[in-house]
Amino acid sequence: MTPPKLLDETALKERELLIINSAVLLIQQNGIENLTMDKVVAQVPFSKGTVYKHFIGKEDLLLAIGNYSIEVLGDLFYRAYQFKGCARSRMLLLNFSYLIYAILYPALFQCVMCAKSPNVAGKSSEKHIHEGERLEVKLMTSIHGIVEDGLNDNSLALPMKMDIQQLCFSNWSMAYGAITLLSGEVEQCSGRTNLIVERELFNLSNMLFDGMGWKPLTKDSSHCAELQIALAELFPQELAQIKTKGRELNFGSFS
Amino acid sequence: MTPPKLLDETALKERELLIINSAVLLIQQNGIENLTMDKVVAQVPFSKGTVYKHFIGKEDLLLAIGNYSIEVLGDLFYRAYQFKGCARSRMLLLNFSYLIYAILYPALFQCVMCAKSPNVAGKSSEKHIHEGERLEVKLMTSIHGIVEDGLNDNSLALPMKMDIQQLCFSNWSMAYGAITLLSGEVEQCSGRTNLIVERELFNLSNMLFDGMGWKPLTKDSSHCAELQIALAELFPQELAQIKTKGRELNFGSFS
DNA sequence: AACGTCAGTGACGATTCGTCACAACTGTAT
DNA sequence: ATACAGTTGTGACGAATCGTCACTGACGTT
Repeated sequence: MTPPKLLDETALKERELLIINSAVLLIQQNGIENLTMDKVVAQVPFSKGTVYKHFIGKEDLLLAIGNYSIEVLGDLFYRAYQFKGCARSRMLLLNFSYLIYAILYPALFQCVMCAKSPNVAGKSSEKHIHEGERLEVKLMTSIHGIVEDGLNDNSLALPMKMDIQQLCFSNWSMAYGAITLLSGEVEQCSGRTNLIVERELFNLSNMLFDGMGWKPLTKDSSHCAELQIALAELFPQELAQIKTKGRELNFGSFS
Repeated sequence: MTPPKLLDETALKERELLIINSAVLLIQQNGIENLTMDKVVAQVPFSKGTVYKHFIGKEDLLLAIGNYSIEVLGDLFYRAYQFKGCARSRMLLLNFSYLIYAILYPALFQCVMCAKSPNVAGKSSEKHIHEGERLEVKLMTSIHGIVEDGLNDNSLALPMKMDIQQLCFSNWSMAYGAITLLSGEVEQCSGRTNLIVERELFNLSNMLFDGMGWKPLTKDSSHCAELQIALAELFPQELAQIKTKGRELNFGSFS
C-alpha cells in the first residue's frame, strides 16, 4: 500500500539548490526587490507549478536563500573560530570575516536580513523555518566558543553580572550595526562621509573589547598588525575575490 | 503671463501629511509589505491620480514616511541632548530615546530602515531625497553635540586617532544593531532567548563608553539609577504610552 | 490493456502598479 | 453672462505579477 517513491531525494535537493542559485543570480543582477517568480521560472528548466512544489511562495524561496546565506557565513565564522591566536584576536577576526562576507556576497547579506522580517517568515513553510533555526544555532556556536575560550584562559571575565550569551550578543549586534550601516547597501547615511567600514569596525570592536576588559587591552597590543596577518593567512581566496570586485580591505589609513 | 496658482501651498502640505498618516495607519494594521497604493487611495478623499501628483510612486511615498519618522526621532534626540546631566549620561539617555522610539513607533522605525534601501531611494523624487538628507543632518546634530560636550568638559578624549564623527558613528551603529536585533521586528534571532533589549542596550552602551574612556566609568558611577530618573523626567508621556501598549521598560532585572 | 498514482505544465483569475485621456473647476477677459 | 485658458481631479485601462488548478503524460501494478 505504500505509494511508490518515483523521485530521488537527492535529485530534489539538487533541484532546490538550482532554483536558489538562479534566484541569487537574479537578485545580484536586478536587486532583491525585482525578484519575481516568473523570472525565476524562466531561468530554470522547470515550470511554475514545479517551482511552487518546492517553495510555497516567494517568501518561502527568500527564506531558503537566507538559510543558504547563513550556511555560507557559518563556514567563515567557523574558520575564524578555529584559527590560532588568542581569543580576543580571533573574535576580531570573526568580526572581519563578517565584513568580508558582507562585501563579497552583498546579495546574500541582504537576503539574511530580509528573511528575518516577520512577513517573510510568516508566509514560509515550517520545513524551511526549522532548517533556518538549526543553521543559526550552528552560526552562534563559533561566537560562543571564542567567548568561552576567553573565559577559560582568564583573558576575559564576565563584566557587570552579564552572562556568556549577553557578551556574544553584544559583539554580534555591534558588528551587525557597523557593517549594515557602512557596507554599501545603505547608501544614504548622512554620517557616512569619511567613514571607512574596516577602520570603524576595527575601532569599534577594540573599544567594546576594552570596555569588556578583554585582555590584551588595546594599549598593550598591536591588534592591527596581527589582524592583517591573520586575515591574509585565513582568507587568502576571499581577499583575492574582493580585489576582483575592485574593492580592497584597506588598513593603510589607520595603524 | 504667469499662470495663476490656484492651489494653496499649505493646503498641499496638509494633504501630503494626510496621505502619509493614512499610509502609516495602514502599515500599522497590515504590515509594510501589504501596503498598496490602492488601499492608500481608498483611505483618502482623493483619487489615484491626485495621490500620484504628490508621490511619484510607492517608493517615494515610503521615503516620505521615512522622512516623517526621522523627524519624530529627531525631536526625541534633541530632548535628550538638551537634558541636564553629564555628557555620558545624556548619550546613554539618547540611546534609550532611540529604544523608546522603536518600541512606540515600530512601523515608523521600520519605514526608516526601509527608506534607506537603495531600491526605494532610487525610485524616489529628488525633492523627498533632499528633504531626507536635511532631516538626517538635524538628527546627527544632537549626537554630535553630546560628544562635543564630553570633549569640552574633558570627561572624554578622542581615542586611537579617532575623530568626532567616528565616535558618533560608533555609538549610533552600536545602538542601531542592538535595537534592530532585539526590538521585536526581528523575531527569529536565535541568540534572542533570555535577552532583554533594555538591559543589553544599557550594558552595551556602558561597555562602549568605558572602552572609549568616557568618564565617569561604570565602576565609578551608578548610571542605571541616574538613567531611570532621567527617563521618568524627560519622557513621562512616552513611557506612559508604552505602558498602554502592554509593554514596560524593565530595569528590575539588572541594577 | 486497464487502471491508479504522482510529477509536471501553463493558462487563468485576482491584485497591484502607474498612466493618460478626459472631466471639472477656477479665474479672467469680453 | 459667456467664452476661454490654464489648472486640478478622476478612474478606467494596460502591463506585470502572484499563486492555483484542471489537465497531460509517465510509470508501475493488476
